[in-house]
Amino acid sequence: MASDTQPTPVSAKTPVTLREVATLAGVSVATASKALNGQGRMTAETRERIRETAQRLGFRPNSLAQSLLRRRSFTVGLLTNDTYGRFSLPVMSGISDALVDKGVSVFLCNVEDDQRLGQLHVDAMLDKRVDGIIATGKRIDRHLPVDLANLRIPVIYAFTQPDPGAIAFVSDDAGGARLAVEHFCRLGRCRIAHVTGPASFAVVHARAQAYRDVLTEKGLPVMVPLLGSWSEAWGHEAVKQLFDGKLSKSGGEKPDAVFCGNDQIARGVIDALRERGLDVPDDVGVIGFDNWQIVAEATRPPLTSVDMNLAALGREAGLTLLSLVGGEPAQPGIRKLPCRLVVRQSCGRPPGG
Amino acid sequence: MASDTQPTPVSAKTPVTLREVATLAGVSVATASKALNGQGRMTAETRERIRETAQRLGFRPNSLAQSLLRRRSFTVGLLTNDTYGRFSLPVMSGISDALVDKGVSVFLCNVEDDQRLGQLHVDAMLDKRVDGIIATGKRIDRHLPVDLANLRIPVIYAFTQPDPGAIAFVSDDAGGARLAVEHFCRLGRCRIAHVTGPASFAVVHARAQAYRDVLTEKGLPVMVPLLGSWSEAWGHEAVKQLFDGKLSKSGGEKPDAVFCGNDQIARGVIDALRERGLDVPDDVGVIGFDNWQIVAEATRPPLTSVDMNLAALGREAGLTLLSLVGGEPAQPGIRKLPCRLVVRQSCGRPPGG
DNA sequence: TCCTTCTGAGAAAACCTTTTCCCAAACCAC
DNA sequence: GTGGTTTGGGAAAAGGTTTTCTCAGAAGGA
Repeated sequence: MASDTQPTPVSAKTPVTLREVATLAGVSVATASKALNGQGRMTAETRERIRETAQRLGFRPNSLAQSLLRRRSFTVGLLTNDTYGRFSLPVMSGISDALVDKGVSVFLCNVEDDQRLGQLHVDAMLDKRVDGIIATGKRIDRHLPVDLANLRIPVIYAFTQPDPGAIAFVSDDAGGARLAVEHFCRLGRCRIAHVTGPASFAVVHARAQAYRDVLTEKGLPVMVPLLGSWSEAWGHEAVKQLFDGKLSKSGGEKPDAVFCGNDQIARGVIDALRERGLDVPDDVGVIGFDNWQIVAEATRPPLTSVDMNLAALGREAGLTLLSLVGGEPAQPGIRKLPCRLVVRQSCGRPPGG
Repeated sequence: MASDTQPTPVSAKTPVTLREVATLAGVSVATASKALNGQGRMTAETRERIRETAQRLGFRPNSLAQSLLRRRSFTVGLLTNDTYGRFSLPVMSGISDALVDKGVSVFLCNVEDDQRLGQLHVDAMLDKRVDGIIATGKRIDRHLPVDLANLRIPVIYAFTQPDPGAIAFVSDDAGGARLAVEHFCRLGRCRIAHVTGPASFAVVHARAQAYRDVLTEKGLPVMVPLLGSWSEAWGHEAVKQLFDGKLSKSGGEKPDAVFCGNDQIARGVIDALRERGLDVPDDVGVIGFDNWQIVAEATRPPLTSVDMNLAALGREAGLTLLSLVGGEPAQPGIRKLPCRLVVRQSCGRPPGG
């Protein structure tokens, strides 16, 4: 039993409609609608009576009916192929953050890498009259297995390969790499190696080029980036290659810093260095990429890493989609969002510090 | 330009309506509707003509209109507080798998641990007339910050604390623990330790009790479970406690197996054992929990771990929700779904094998 | 008193589909 | 030819809301 000091919203089996509110308030549905939406003209008394009645009955307008009429469903679709994604999940989270306050709900569709599944989801969303679609994925240089090119609703790409002429948000990988390498330089490291993933990833080249650029600008020696897999095991193997003198003839030229293409490689590198008796960060500094918190904080010492700000990226994507839905124009093109360096202990401190 | 050997679905600015199809086919909307839905009676020729017209125009019925009429939106809400969740993500994936083929789309709502946000999302979903709601989370013994008790639509709980009298699916943690400990027994290990998370987690007690039960049944010595945090660091620390003789007086009584409460602890344990010169699995076997693939496969050797089958759990939850929506009755209560042991190399092989 | 101008509120159309009921024509048997 | 049945298809209501148009009555001015 509800206390009767409070208005008790009747928990009816079936939702309260505007018609019921109108009847109880002794007005027409038209007037009721206008009263609740602050439209139309009526005495303050009438408006208040209707409001009160609606409140008492716990009236909430049926979104389906509204959407049908307004041709706007306050719903967007989020397409991804990153099922267990540590990349697309922060993106999603950012999107959701940006939209929930505006009353927009998000359909999450995992399309794996399956064309049929993709079409199924897109059709379902179109049928449900989503206001727009955001496509996201697990890497920046692969297209989702769906064709979003000629939809009649706005589409935004976030952390996935866009269609030409579309609007996309991606991380600035080159900028992120610069952040890491420049940080090493500032700390006085001068023999900086780069251990990263397979050549099939565009980001590998972007980051490696930035690595080379920074070192060249500073007049420091450029070592050839070691390409492998995105795994701890490759981190171990790379340390072997770097420190077993196969690459550098003279013993003195071993690296004093390693910039890694992701946090798992960095983890492998750190473990391998420790096993060789090399101290991190005193002998060798290490910086990772992705700032995958659970990995970065578990390494010993905790890993300095480049964060791609994926949540912010998602937020931007969400807001931009909304403005597009609202009819505002937007320049097509790829917008690169800056990364940031999260400094922990694996990179060392400045000489004076 | 589309080839003209194929029917070219006109990419109109505005969606094609049934009325347009009807007009073009020279019939009424009623007849058109019946033709496309296989209802009503008409000549085969008429039906075919209408179908063809619809096909040619690329007609797809407006889900909003259908939902409004049918009082069924083919939409469900998924509530979670596991933003970066490695638990709720597999669950979601299972749910989505189960529902996509039935044309059901899923609203993903991350409510963090915020009541206001939770209410916001629930209200939005209710307004949008979802057919049902699934609640999931990051742990089994915490309730989401929302009240789903007296909704007028079905609610299912999956991997989160249910309201009393509700339907819930959770993992059988005790069963999973048994799997691990019994596996050790089968391999001939007889001094099995248990290193797990904090006492504030219900699963810690469930698994510890199962651990004790199995050992008691087998007549093996029960060591007091070591409770700590869910971290690698605790794995290291626990090895120190186990092998520095503080617990067992005689040197011979050191464990030959460690059953860990999650994979991160197991990772820490394995690393710590190796650093002590103990071989895994020859000297000490290790089994983890969660089967978090990216961790389990990166440990050296790869980690045997208990998998909670979360995707299957999600699938069950999705299917059950659907049958509830369809009006079929279901027993309230908590259903525990079995775990499975994923054997890799950290636990050793049978003596004869 | 008559005409105009507000004012408050209702009727109805619109959004799009489904479904029930109904009707006219055709067909059949007698 | 008549009464009954089948057949093919349409009209209209329903679902819940918003918005435009309309209208009756009151107020104001002459």
